[in-house]
Amino acid sequence: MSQIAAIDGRPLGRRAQQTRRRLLDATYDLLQSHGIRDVRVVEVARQVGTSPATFYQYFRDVDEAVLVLADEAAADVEPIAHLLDEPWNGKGGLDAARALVDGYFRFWDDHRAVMRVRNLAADEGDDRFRDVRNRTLGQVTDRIARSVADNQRAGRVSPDITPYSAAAAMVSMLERMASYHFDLEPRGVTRADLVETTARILHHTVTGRKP
Amino acid sequence: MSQIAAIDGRPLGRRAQQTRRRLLDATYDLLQSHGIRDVRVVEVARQVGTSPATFYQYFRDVDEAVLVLADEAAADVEPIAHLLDEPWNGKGGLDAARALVDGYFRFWDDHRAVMRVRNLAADEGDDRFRDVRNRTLGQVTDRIARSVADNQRAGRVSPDITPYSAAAAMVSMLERMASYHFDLEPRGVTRADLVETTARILHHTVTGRKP
DNA sequence: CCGGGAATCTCACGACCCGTCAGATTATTC
DNA sequence: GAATAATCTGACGGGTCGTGAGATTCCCGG
Repeated sequence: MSQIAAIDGRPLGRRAQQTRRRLLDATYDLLQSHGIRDVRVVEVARQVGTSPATFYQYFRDVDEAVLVLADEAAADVEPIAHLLDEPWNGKGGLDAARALVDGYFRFWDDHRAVMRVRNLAADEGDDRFRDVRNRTLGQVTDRIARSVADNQRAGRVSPDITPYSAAAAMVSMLERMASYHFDLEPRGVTRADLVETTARILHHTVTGRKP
Repeated sequence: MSQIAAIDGRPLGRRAQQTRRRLLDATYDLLQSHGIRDVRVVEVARQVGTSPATFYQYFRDVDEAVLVLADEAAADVEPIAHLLDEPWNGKGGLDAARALVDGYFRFWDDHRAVMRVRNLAADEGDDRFRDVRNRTLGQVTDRIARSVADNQRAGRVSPDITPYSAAAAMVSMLERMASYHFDLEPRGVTRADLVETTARILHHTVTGRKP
């Protein structure tokens, strides 16, 4: 993955690594304040106190910088995904579902601007972004699919459901809710309600149980 | 809504309306082939065989043209939303859910590129796009919320669920699944599976029944 | 502590798109 | 078919893009 090297392949010394990191951070900042379409290489450079030409030493374009940020973000999903490693039996199951939903919301709160670009680019067919998305979401999707399959074998989940499809549906729900809960909240729903309800839907879809 | 007028407010004659329509269609086409970030006003104009200055007579920028397209697309959701007007009892309920999911997928297949921009812009805080999204999704969300509330009163849906949150979760699931099913299909899930599974999750969340 | 080679940064440039006029072209009216 | 209104466009200043050649900074051996 993001092997630390300049665009021409040369490995980076200490100074260069610092510059690259500052460029990444500036990209992140500008992404949050302006939308992706208004992030200018010139301004990223300006913010770092360097010149555009420097930017192009490390990244082919703005997207490539965002790709690195998306790749870094993927790591933050790991602890969330591990909430699915234990079966969701009994009372603890619903708690785990709540923690997962809440964790997912937090993850998006931290990486919202980057995730948006990742999803846009992936949806528009950019394979680099598809890969990083698959790698990120896969951590959750695969585990949900496995749990659904387990519960299906135990007769709790309908055999007419496809485990992987259900997992994709749940991740879709999570992603979109996490992405847009702050558009809902001003309209009279609290975050707590959103988390609780989403967690219950998730819990039931995965386990087939009523808590 | 999209009152047909030029940027300076003057109403449009026949020729002007044609030009505007051709510009909208060209915008739609370019949106599909290139991503939003590569849609150049120059090229929209070129495709219509006119000059950039003409484009700016009708739209302040590319976004505004896409906004009109998103507004037009909203109408196509109406028949889908009406599938929620009858309560989802018995066997017909699951069929209605299937039709809704399938309809939603088709809707996205027709308007994918426009919907992507709508969601991006809305997520990035653009109020015009938020409005059109709320107007579009609201048709479905409000009806789902009402159904959930009905079934909740009848004791089939847990009182710990907030109807509006559940509706938002279901619409989120639908949107994202519709938006990215074609990224899943190459990975070994058929569209039929996705529709069936999504429909069952939707059906259960709305009605609280096992079909 | 200093010179020299490697690493890193920047200046300056041609190409292109943006958005806006004033003026040219086309349609409509009488 | 002439006058008037509606519509379109040429041309321009201002900005970003991405690049290569050259300037600057770093760092090591002596």
